[in-house]
Amino acid sequence: MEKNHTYEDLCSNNFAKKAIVFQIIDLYGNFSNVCAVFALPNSNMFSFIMDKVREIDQKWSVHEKFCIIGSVTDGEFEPATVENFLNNNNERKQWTHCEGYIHILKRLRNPLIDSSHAISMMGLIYLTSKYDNLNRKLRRSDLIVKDEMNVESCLNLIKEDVLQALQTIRSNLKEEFHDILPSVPNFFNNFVLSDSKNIHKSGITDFIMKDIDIANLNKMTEKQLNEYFKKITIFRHSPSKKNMLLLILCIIIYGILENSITPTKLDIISDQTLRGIVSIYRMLKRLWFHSWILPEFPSNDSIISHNENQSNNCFPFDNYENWSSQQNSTQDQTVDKNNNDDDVSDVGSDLSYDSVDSNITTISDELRAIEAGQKFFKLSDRPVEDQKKILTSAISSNGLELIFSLIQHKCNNFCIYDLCSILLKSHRIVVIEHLTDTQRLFSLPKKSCSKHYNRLNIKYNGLPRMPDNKLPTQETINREKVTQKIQSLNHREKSVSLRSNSSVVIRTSVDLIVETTDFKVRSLTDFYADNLSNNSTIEFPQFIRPRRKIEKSVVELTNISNEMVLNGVREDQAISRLVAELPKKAIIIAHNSPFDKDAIFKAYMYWRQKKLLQYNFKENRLIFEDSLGIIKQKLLEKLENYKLGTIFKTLFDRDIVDQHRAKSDVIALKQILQHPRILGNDVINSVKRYLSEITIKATLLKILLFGSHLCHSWKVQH
DNA sequence: TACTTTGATTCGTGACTACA
DNA sequence: TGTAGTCACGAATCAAAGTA
Repeated sequence: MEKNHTYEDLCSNNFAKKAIVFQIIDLYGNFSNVCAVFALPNSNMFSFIMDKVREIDQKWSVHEKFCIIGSVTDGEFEPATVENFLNNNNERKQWTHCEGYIHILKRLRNPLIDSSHAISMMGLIYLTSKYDNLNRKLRRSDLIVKDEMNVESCLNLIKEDVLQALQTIRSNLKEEFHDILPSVPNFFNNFVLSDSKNIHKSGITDFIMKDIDIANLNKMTEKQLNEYFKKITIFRHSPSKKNMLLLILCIIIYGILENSITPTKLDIISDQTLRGIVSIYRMLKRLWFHSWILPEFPSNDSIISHNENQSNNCFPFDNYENWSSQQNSTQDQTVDKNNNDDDVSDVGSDLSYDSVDSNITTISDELRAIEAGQKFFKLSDRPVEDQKKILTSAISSNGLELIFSLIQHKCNNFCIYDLCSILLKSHRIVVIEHLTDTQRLFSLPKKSCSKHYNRLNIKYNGLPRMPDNKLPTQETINREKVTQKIQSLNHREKSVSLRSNSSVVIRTSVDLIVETTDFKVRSLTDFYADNLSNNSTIEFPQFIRPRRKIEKSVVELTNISNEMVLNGVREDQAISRLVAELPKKAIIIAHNSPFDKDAIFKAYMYWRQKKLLQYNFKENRLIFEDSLGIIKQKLLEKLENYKLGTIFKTLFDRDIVDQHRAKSDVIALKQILQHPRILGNDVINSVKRYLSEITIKATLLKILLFGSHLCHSWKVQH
């Protein structure tokens, strides 16, 4: 027998290319011992598989009742090939290949919910065999894996706390699962998934099929690849009749929906997420009708206190009205607080809108409305085709996956079970009809919402910002006027930024760098700014004394130690001077400028709260532009990375002297920006022109989206 | 004609990468 | 260690093109 490969072997880039999972299932159906191995090496795949099969055989051979019934993958290779191989080698007479359950569920979701068939395990199998998409032409994505989310979802499902929680569920409604539940951990203990990074980085699968020209795949363009794949057809088998994974998933969902856990406040969830929940609910309701899994919708008298640890057979949907009203008042306070802020947060930020809460509802309300037929549809009232259409659009994307991904994004160290209980008990939902792209204001928020909200130019205050009735329609946009306006701006060659509601003409460019204590607090230790328009500078004779200690790693990186800054200028004084001396309207250029901007404003806000600042930023209109982006776009050659040091070295063939000192870095950046290989000699005008281009483009986009009323807020100064 | 397939578009995502 | 920006891509959707 060949060498036994380790997990690490299999994950290494030059070895494992795909995951393959064997299920070994007890023939008597006890499911008490399930073993899974994996890995699809890029060479001699089948001999490897057979090694593993033999290994498993040896391990379990004492139990005659065990046999290997097949494999589970995400569908990359032709199962018949495996089957033929096994049969030809007289190793196995029967082999069932199926896709991983996540993939199955993905494909099954809509048919499952839409189906008029009774839903049972057999029903599922029937559906999978009928579903056309299981037999289709090969797609490029079948070969090039982009399945991190799926892998992550699997990993979330096998968390121990999920399984432990599941075992605590007892109900006479699901007697038939009680024999299975205790064995679930055994199953998962032996279930190995390949590491997503290694799968991801493996690139094109070393596909063992005679008619695929593997050697040339890497050389093909995307277009050629697509053409090539069109010629190849793959066929997939239906899932195993004893698809444990699917079964367990359903058990998990059942557990999620049945049990209650102390509510915890989470952020609002989106329409997409709601639809995910609804899709699960619908699925379960159907399953319930067919006595397979038996959730119940709560009656009015089943209201329970969310402080009590309940374990009954009702959905605890009704117990958070109080919570909801409490949150309303809390929310209002938060909004007020935000509104009282001065306009520092507007500097460099985008448009903001009033919040609206007229369409806030709860999961409970939503589900009741669905139950009552007020939402979506009533089965009996509409023709089948209508039902299908409505359901498909209502469920929208990634219903189930959304729930899984919520775990990752919303909760650290959370299991699905906890999470969904909380979702059901303590969420408010902002329902935004999933209709058009312009109306879709936000979607699944991450644990930290700021990224998503910033992306979508939404000022986060806990609620969506644009009421539907205020959203301009396409008809309200006077394209001609907009075009004329932009042309006139271009003609004047002004650098106009519309990043805040009132636009400004920027006549000054400043190149600045800050050094800070760490990534989190970002207290200043060193500052230097060079006004590129008049060659004046802002610098301090010593370091700045930060409001916290410099982290060890930062000391090592910058060679600025805590001793060195001890006698420096106080940070509040430094900030006061910055505010006073920085131009009121300027383009600030810095390398990875969000960092510098954040550090300055963090310090500003800190000392403003302490009331130790003589000046404030209220009148300033500072637009931070990132030299990183400019250089990346304008540099003639591609670099391995775009760190300041790397760029400098590339252009000048030497290191920056005293790198990580603010003055040195600013001078270096200035030299870089003036280098002919990037922009030409006239850095200020070039940058201005560049900025002008991108802000105009961004502005046009916004106007097209939000309507011509923006034109009125343009106050171009001459 | 009735259907299936294809292409374009948009959103949301993870990975990656800058900064101290 | 936190944050924000870019990139590529999957899924959903719809309309146009293709096909029996």
